[in-house]
Amino acid sequence: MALRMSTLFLRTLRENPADAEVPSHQLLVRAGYIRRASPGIYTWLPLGLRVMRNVETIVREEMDAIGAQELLFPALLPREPYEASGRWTDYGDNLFRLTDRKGADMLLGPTHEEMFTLTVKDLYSSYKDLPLAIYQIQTKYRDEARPRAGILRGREFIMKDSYSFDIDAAGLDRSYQLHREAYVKIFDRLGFDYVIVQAMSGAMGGSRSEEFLATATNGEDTYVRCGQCGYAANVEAVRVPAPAPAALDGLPAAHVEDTPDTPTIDTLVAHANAAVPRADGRAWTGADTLKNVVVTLVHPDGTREPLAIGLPGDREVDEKRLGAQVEPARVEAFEEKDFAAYPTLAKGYIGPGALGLEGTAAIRYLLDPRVVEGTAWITGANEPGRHVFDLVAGRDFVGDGVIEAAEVRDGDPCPTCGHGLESARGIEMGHIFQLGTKYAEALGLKVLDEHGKLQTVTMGSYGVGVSRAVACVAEGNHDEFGLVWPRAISPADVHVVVAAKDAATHAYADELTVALEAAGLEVLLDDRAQASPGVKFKDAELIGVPTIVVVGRGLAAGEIEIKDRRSGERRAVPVAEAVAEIVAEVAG
RNA sequence: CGGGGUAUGGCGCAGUUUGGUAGCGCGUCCGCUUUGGGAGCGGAAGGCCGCCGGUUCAAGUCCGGCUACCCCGACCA
Repeated sequence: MALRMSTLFLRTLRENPADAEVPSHQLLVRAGYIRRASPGIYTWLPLGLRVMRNVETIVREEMDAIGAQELLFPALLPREPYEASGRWTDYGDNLFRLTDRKGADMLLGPTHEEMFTLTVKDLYSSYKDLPLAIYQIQTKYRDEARPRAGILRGREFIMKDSYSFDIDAAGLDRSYQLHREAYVKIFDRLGFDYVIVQAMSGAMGGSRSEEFLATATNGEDTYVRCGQCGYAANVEAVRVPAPAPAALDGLPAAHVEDTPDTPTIDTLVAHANAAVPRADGRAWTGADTLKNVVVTLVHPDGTREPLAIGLPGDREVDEKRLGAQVEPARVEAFEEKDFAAYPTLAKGYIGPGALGLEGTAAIRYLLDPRVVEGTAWITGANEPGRHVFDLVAGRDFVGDGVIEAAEVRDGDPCPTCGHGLESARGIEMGHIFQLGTKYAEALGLKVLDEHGKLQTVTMGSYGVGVSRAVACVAEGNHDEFGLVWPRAISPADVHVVVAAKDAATHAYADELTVALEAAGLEVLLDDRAQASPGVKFKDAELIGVPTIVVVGRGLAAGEIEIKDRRSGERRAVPVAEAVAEIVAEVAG
C-alpha cells in the first residue's frame, strides 16, 4: 500500500529544533522521522521506522548469507550471568539496573555476550556442533553519561550483535573472516564512506579486532591512516614502532645537574641548552627528555593504584589511548593529596629512580615504546631543581613494562612501512572482534573434542549499530534542502507529488501509483488537497526520497516530470512511458 | 562529574535591563478565494511564562533555592 501524505502520521517542521546541532539530528526531526522521548531515547515515526527496517533487512540478508542464524534474547535480564562475567561491576554506572518486586537485581542488556554464551552452553556439548554463528537485532540499553547528537549516541539503540563459536583458533579465524566479508557487503550496500581500522582487542583473549568507521568530520573516533601501505587504525590502537635497541658500550655515564626552576619540559630544555649544551652541537629538544607522568587508576572494585608513565617529553599522554590500555580501570588525575602519600616523588622532577616497583616510591612504571634499551634521556632526579642527563634505558633504569599512551600526531611513522600517518575522524558503525575464550571461560562453555576431552570454545563478537546507521547515513547524505537517501534504505522508492488540485490529476496520480506498485516499487504519494505545490516540493526535498515524480501542469500535454533528488536534474516523460521510465530510474 | 548556555501555546522566538492587561512568525481549526516553489483575506482555539519559596498593592520580569534540557570536556557500541 502506498504511503499517502494525506493520512501519513507525519508533521514536518519548517525550522530546525532548538535542541539539535548535528545535521542528521536536525533533519531527521524536521522531516518527521524521529522524535525525542527523553535524552538519548527516540521514538521512531513511520518514515524513520521504514528506514531502520531497510537497514535491518540489509544486515539480516548478509548475516543469513554467511549461515548465521537469527534469534532474539530478552532485553530485560537477570543479574547472575553478568555477575559471573564480572560485568555487573565492570560496566559501572553505564548499566541500566532495576529491581523486580521480589527485590531481585535485573538489568537492561547493554550487549549480550553472556546470554549467547550461556545459551550455547545450554544446548551444545560437542565439537561436532561447531562452528556456530548466531545473531539478533535488538534494542540495547546503556546509561551513557552524556548522550549526544540525536540517535548517533543514544541510551537506547538498535544493534545487530552476532557471535561465532569455534573449537579452535583456526576456526575463529575463518568465522571472523566470514563476518568481515559480510560487513564489507553490508556497509557497501548502506551507502556511506567508511574505513576499516584496527581497533583495541581488549584486555583479555582477543587477538584481532577491527572497526568499521564511517568517515565524518564530526565523528567521535579518531583514526590514523597511512597513504603508502594502507595501514589504518583507531588512534587508541596505534602501535608506535620501537626503534632498535642500541648497544650500551661507550655511552657516557649519567650525571646529575642543577636545573633550578625547570618544572616543565619547555623550561628544562631552555635551561639545558644554556647550561649543559650537547657535545655534538645539536640543541636539546623536548624529545631528548623523559617525562614521567603519574596518574591514579581506579579499578572497577574501587581500589586505587598509582601508575607512572615514562614518555618522550615532547609528547602528551593521550587520555583515550591510556584509558583503552588500562580498561576496565578508570584514569584519574594524581592530585596533591596523592603526592603527599608518596614523599619521594618530587613534583616536576620525577625520575625513574623513584619509580618502578623496585623504586623508592614503588609505583608501577610503564614506558613508551620509544624508550628502548640504549636510549639516553634527560629526566628528573627526584629532587627539586635537579635533573639527570645521559640516563640510559636498560643500563640505568628499566620499566615494569611498555604502554601505548603517548599522543599520536600527524606525520608519525606508520608501524608497518614508516611513511607518515595522517589522522581523521569517524563514527563507529561496526566492530568485529576475536573475543577468544574470555566469556567461554568465565561462564564455563566447553565442548568435547574428537578425543573426548573438554575444550573451551573460542568466540568472536560482531556488532553493527543499526539505529546509528540511520543517523550516520543521514549525516553523510543531505544538502541545504534536506535529506537525500541512498536507494537501498530510502523510506520509499519514489515520491509522487500531485501538483494540481483538479480531480483528473489526482485520479491519474492514483493510477500511476497503483501501476508503480504493481511494478514492485514502494510509493510515497503526496495527495494532500490543501497543500500548495510549493509546500509539497519543499517537503519532498526535506524527506529525501531519491526519485521525485511530479504530476501536475505537464499532464495537459501528456507528460509527467521525473526529478533526481540528489542531482536536482529533472526531465519530462510522456505518460505512456511513465512507469517504465520511473522503474528504470529507480533501478539506477 | 567539571565548564558554558537555555527554559515563555505544537515548533522557532521576542518580552526580563527600567515590575503594571502575555506578544510575534510558523503550524492547527472554521469560511471564502487560491494551486508549479513553504498562497491571500477574514475569524478562532491553544499558555501554572520549568518548579518551590521570598520581596511587592502588583512578578514572565526583582531575590533565594531547586529541577530539567542542550553544548564542550571527562566517560562510552
